[in-house]
Amino acid sequence: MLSGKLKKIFGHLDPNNPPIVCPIRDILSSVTDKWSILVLLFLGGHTKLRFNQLKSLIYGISSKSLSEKLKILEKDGYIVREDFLEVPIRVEYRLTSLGLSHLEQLIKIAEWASENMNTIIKNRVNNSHLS
Amino acid sequence: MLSGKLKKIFGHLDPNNPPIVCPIRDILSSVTDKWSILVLLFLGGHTKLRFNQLKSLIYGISSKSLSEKLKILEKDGYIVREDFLEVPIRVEYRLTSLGLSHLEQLIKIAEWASENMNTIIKNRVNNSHLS
DNA sequence: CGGCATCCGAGTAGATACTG
DNA sequence: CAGTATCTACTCGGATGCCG
Repeated sequence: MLSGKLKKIFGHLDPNNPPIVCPIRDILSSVTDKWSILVLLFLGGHTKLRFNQLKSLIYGISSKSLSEKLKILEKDGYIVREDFLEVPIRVEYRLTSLGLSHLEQLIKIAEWASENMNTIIKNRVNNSHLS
Repeated sequence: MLSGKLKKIFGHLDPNNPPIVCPIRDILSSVTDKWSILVLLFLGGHTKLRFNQLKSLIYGISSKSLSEKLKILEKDGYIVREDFLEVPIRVEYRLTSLGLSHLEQLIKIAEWASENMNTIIKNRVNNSHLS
């Protein structure tokens, strides 16, 4: 039973008195989409990256989505944007200490996903009657 | 530098040869939305829960969204659904061993979010000129 | 180079009502 | 009780084109 931990996480568990700020809904969920996770992982692996480097590494993302995600991550304080005021433009992104600390969790969860993905793919096939 | 870990996670890092299956995009991202995380956390805290119990705990979710998320989690093998074939209907959800192992990561990340949420809320205020 | 503006279609969320 | 059906509103993502 981890109701103790849950209590610590949520503050309390009474649906009739929901917390003002939920750590999952209001803090975490804005950066747990696939693009944000990939941005953070790749920045962790390269210490600093330019916009188009990120865009290449995260194959499939559009400029629009990338710049939106970068803004959210910057606003929450996971990354910093450095504009070198050069021509042509040069901008670099890097993790903050908050971002680095979050990255530790992300790496563990990514490793977990990597180790278990074959199992999950099999589950999807076996459970294709659902959905 | 954690390019070693990244390589282990992604298989390789060459954007010209993207992996067929990306652990983040294709495995993780379907269960990292706020509702799925909350479902898994609450199931972890209660060992088993009925549909409407979950709905009450996860204040704000609709029946429709909850049943959709439950189906995805069941299909990927994180949870099992047990129908007791009683009248009135009784259905219970519980974590599988895969779900339990995933839960360990989730708890750590939830605790991280809980510890850092005040910092992040402050960041959002200070960076409100962005966005 | 590093974006932003615009448009568009697909998917999602929520409210409400209904059912075995 | 545990959902499904339906409808609407809205967001999101991708594509395209442009700009300093």
